[in-house]
Amino acid sequence: MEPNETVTNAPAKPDGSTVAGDELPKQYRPTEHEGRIWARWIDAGAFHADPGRVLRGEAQPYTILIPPPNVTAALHLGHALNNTLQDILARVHRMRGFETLWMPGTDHAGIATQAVVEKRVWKEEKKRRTDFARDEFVARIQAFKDEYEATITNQLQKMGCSCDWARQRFTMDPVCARAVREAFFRLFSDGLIYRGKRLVNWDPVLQTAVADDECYDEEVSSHFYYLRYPLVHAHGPTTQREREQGIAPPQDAVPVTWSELAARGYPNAERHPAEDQAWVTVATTRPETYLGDTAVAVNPHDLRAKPLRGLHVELPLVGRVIPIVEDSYVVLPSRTSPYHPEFAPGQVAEEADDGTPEDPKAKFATGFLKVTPAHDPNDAEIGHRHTLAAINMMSPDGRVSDKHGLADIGDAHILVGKTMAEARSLVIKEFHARGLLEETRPYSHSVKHSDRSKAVIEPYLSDQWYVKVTDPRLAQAANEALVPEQRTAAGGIGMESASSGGTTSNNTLRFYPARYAKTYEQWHDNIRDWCISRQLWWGHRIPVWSKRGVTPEDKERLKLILSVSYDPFTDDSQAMAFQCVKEPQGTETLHCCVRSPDHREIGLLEAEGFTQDPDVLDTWFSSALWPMSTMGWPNPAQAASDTGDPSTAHLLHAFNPTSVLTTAREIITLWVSRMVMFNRYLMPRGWGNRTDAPQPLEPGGQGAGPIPFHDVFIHAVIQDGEGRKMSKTLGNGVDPLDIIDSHGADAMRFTLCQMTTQTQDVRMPVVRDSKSGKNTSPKFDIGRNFANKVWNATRFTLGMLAGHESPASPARPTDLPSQWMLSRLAAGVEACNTALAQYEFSEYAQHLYDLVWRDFCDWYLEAVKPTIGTDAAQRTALANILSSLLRLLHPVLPYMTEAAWEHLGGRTFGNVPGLHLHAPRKRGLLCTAGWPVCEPSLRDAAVEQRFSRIQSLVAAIREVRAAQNVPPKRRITLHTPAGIPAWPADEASLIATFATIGQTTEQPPSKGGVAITFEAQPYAVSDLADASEDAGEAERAFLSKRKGDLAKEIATYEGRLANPGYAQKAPPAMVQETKDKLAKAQAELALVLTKLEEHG
RNA sequence: GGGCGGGUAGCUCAAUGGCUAGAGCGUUCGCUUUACACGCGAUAGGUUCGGGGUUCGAAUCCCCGCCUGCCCA
Repeated sequence: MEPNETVTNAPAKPDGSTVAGDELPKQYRPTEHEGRIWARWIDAGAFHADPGRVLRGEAQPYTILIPPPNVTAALHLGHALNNTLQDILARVHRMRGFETLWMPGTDHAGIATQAVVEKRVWKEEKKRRTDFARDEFVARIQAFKDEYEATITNQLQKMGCSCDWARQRFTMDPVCARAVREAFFRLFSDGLIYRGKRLVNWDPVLQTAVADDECYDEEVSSHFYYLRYPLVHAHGPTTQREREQGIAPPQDAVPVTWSELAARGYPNAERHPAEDQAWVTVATTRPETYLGDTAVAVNPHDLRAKPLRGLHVELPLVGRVIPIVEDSYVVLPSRTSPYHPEFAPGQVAEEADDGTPEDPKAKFATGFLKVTPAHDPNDAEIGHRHTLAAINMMSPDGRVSDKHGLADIGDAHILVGKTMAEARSLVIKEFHARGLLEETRPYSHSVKHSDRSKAVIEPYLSDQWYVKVTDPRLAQAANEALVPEQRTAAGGIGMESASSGGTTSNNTLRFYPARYAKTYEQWHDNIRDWCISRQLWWGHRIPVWSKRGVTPEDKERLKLILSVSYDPFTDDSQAMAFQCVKEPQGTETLHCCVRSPDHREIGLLEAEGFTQDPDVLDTWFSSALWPMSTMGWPNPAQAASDTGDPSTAHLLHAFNPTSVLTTAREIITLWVSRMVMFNRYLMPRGWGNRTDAPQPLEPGGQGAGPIPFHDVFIHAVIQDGEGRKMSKTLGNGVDPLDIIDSHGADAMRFTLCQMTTQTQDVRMPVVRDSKSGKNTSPKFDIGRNFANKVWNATRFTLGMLAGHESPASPARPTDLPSQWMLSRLAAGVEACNTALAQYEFSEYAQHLYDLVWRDFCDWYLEAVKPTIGTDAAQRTALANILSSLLRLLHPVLPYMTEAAWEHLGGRTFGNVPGLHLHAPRKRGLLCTAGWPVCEPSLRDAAVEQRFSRIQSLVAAIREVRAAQNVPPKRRITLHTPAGIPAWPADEASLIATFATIGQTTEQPPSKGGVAITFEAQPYAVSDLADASEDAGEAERAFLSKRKGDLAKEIATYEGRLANPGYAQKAPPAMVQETKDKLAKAQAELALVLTKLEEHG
């Protein structure tokens, strides 16, 4: 494939010569490397996953599916975080030898994308969607999608994402479309997709139903209107089932008078003229919807409820007679309100004396609620409880209509054709004219608006397709996928136990952090059926052809036409599925789902007057299939031919179930849940034990199928410094490409990784760069500085090693620093492994930081400087340690480490026993090299103890040097106590190196010495300055500070030991430890005090 | 209304119930030490939100409250 392979694992110089360390620039400049490195990775096919290796048993699979970004916009910092984490996981596992597939792709994001394109077309051409043919407009969106898909792909690649780019998918491409079609067909056939009338969030501008997450609440100043509904007696059925026919016709409505109400015990009725018609007052913010009222509700605890029992009201103008129902949802009016049943005129308004906080609405409530089930979700609930009719009074464009369910409009026909806003004014005017408008009060409340059009959302009753996710084979199966220890509820008979031979591999779904399992579980416990219709043009068109008013003759004829090959109504055919829906009036509508877009039956159906549903599917429907569709379900062979890549045929088999899904928490309900439900329903049972690919018509697991992934990692959300979400509106977002430009991809990645703790939010202070005008954050300096540090450590190491290639025989270092560093390395590798296994990314970053910066750079490199030139074993150790560090760092700093590797990677210095570093698998690239494996023998507690003792003494000496302003280069004299074991020579020389000691002696200083205490022993330093200045001040400062620290320490220990319960109940070892520490501290304090006394 | 987080140094965050509560950035001081000033060495900085409780021992566990954020309804 790639003929001119010049670079294998040798330094990357065109002439093939060795690049010496000192030729590296002293700063790591990302722009000089990222492009080249990326090209090398891609040319080598380093990220291309081969299912064959998995199927032949040569490697274990590791799979990540990218949460497909919306093609609506460029990626933001949240995406950068999410994809950085995925890339770290992918790279780590690739290095560990897993055959790693990170499947990339994008999401068509139905409403979001269409809205953006509509806006753009309007801005540029002053044309609306409806000015185009459907196909024409969809083509426009397609072009937009191509543009943004390219943008997104570019962003991910710039970030260094090691996706298998040759396999990139799109939720609407032919491979994914086939999965959507098949999934819909199966669910439809099984009765899990049905047609239902429900209240939806209706956007009257886009004329589509929108999901809750496509809406926002906005505070709107509006009014409460107080409308009087006259009371009547009605005869005949008004609260029974006949309402299902839509309307309860007026039944001899006879006015109810105030005197009658008074007789029924209605409070304050006597204040009204006895023979006038009585009324009840409803308070509403949306008076125009009264055309759809089907009841007035009153709280059963309201004193007025009983006297009103059995009475009705007559809707003004409309003339509809509707019942009064009792429902405890109704808010009782505030005690201080004139609408309170016991309110007395002239009474002074009092504070509610019971101190219980009131529902703020109580101030505005009258105790009577108009019930409009077709236009309000709460009213719909009340309507459901009292079997009220739902009368729709609005057309899809948001105007009053008598053609969409409202049949008894009466004198209110003057409202027909008005917008809801116009209707509101008109209704108020008409009520006012009739003396039925009691009052108007200003009121501010939050109103749902559409994200896309900004229009006010109308709750709207409409025909929609639903997935019956409440079926146990979906929701319950999703909960049962959880690992047992993350289940909170034991309730219900599980599918696993119900289905014979349930495999335990089906309940291995595990959330990280574990608390999110609860969110997931509760979602399914309270789940509602899922509305999947969207009145859009951009998306997967619903594959249902329908005909209204189908007669028995039609059916017969259809049977005849379609029965060329089978009987569509009786045959268990796989090509079509039917649902027959009978409307209340008796009209039958026949819905036919056609399985394949190629079926000739479509032509026949259309010739019979069937038309395809104009709607498209909710975007999440196709997203829910992502683990399957991207790998070719239901027909991998066909997918292979679609993609032109034969290996596609084996993806599903080799890589599903996937390993981990990395995503944000709001996606748990929208996406994670649905993927689990669909995968378990549609993928065959026993999948994990299979040795063959699924067959196109193979039945699904019906809820007992496999899970789509084993782990779900929910990462934190990045907020700005004030704890606000980053958003375009606030202008506080940070563009990943800006950071890559200014700091480099690695710096961004490291910073994001280091921020990712297990909490739900993390903060990133955002500042505007005055020069570029772009948002950035000082946090990214951390990553940039770290990458630069590693670069320089490499640079230095290469300089040390230059010209010293060693023989390849294993060599165990004999020097203390190398033994110490190898021990630290082994501990670091283990810590990184543990952190990564738990998805604790900040831990991983922190361990790397400490290991590289603190241990390796601050101590190890400094320690070996004097000897590295002459000690071959030490050089071997250094080379191996650096190689290990670059490997450990690679997943988070891929570009920088690969660039450093170009200089180090191919050089041989011999191995270190116990440290296993496998060579790269592809073209000498670090990204395919082995993850470090350390044998336990590398750990050496005694060595670490020895070294840490040196570090402590060095710190004490440096403290004095700094306090004394000793020039850094000046070599001072260290006086060690006589009469105790002397420091071994190698340790003493390390101390000399770190603390810049000229000579070490057991003689006390003759003059100008500064006493220090170490391990309760008297040490001193001298020759701090040329002149024999008085060092007394420095010494006093040192000793005073020490005295304070020791006193505090001693107080702590004494307090602990003075507690009688401590000695009795605490572990003896701990008590002894405290005693030892106390003794040591006391001894040192005594020494300090003696020295201080010498100062007088 | 139900559920889930967070509150620790000026800022961003750590801390299996037990080490004098730690890092980074920022502060202050000193260093052009020949890998790195994107650096090196040192320094100050804390009522762990408040109040109770459990415990020999609480930042950590329990209860109450306050502040703050998110998800679901």
